[in-house]
Amino acid sequence: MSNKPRYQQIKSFILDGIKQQTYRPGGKIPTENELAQQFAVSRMTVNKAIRDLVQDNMLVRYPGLGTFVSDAKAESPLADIKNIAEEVRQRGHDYSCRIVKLRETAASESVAMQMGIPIGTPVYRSVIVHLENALPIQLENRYVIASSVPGYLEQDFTQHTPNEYLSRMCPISSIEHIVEAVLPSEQVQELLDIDANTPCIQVNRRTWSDNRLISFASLTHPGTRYKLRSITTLSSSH
Amino acid sequence: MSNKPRYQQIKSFILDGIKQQTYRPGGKIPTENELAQQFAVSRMTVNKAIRDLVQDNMLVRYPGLGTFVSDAKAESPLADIKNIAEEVRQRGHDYSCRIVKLRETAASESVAMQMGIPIGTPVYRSVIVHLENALPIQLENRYVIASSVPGYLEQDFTQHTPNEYLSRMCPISSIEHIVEAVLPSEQVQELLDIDANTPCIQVNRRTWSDNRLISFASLTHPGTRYKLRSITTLSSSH
DNA sequence: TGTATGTATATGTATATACATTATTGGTCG
DNA sequence: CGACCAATAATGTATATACATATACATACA
Repeated sequence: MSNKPRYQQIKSFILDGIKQQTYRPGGKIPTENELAQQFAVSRMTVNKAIRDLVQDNMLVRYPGLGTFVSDAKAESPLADIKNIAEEVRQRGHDYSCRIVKLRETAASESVAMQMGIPIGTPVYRSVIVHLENALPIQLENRYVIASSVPGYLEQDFTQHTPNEYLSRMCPISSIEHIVEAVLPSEQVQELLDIDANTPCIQVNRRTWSDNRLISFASLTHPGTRYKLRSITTLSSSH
Repeated sequence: MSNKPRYQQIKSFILDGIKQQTYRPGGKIPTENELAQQFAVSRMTVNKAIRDLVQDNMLVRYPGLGTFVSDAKAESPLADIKNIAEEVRQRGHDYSCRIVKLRETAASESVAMQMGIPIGTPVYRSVIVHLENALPIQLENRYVIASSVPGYLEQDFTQHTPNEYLSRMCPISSIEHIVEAVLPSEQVQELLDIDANTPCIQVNRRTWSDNRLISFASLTHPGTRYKLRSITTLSSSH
């Protein structure tokens, strides 16, 4: 069957070593020659594997010295809105949430289109209002592919946010954000306790794990109460 | 001197071609063999250059077909609003802009606070409306530290956007975005040709170069006409 | 006419080899 | 003892070559 190319195997070997803490951040991994011998491949093949990982920021190399595991630093832009519970608590405020809806359903046409799945596919849907000091700050309307996350409905989302749970279950490989400004529908007005003229930021977020779409979430914030902040520090070169 | 390695030269050649629009998004670039011949190097050297660019998401390859320029939105989070002129043109639409204000002034209290400078510091202020097919899509209200960018007022911003100019003059090291939803003031309503009930996304952006704050810009988009899109791909492959 | 097959093209992976560059280390000589 | 130099170790770049794989296109055959 699909025998992965050898340089991929070597990448996996190194990544495993990092994950298992065999190779620790800042620590040295074997030299190209050692790995070449271990795997019985040419040095160039090992070089390819390591080059890839360097470009992915997993490793750092110093000529004459060796190859070292990067000090991880997560780097995720828009991480600020990743865990709203944490963020609220960091402000020293009280976090709580109200679960409005949590059940299995079949993908409607619009949901199916957004998620790129056939209409009628089983999905889990959760609607949650997040509160800061008992004041609503975010409405989370989420759809999750049922087959990808079987245990979703059994979670206690007052303890851990859906996002937290999903991140733990399926390591996220890619995130898309589409930000728009909207006026709240009647239902949203009620849930967020705002009036019809309060502009809202709506963040539509799709997350992929291992290149499969896992979840589509629409996060609505009253514009007057909540601001998105992201700082990007550019790494590179010229 | 520092003769760059040849594969770097080839990377630059391709990147230039993309920047100059010689190679367009979706378009094909020369094959490995052609480039190898042009540069009088082995195919493997070209391969290395192209592999790098593929990993940087600049190119896509299909075996048997060729190598193509990605149409992917330049990765950099919120890059979408980096060069609005380019973005509009890439949609195949007509870009134009109207310069509402362009002059030197002294930092007011609120501006000074935003920028962390003493009140009264000389700053340049520009107010520009960006149009797509003659329809206003963004109002740019910008303050620039005068001493850092002396030539600012002399620029012809109908040719190059302020952001473009600033990026060229002082390489940007860090960007902060704060996104909020607002309802437009009367003046904004007029400039963007929208009514009082159109919610707007307002992006407040501060940019640093070499750890010195260079510019503060407030970008207002009608929420119904303009959406911010950002895709974040977390490296880790596996 | 439609299908199968082959061929040219282009990328994907792997190897052996060579030499350059950078940092460490140890040793020699003044 | 210290300064310089050589050897060594490790990565960085470049090449020629080989074979594998995927696609498109043309050609031959039923």
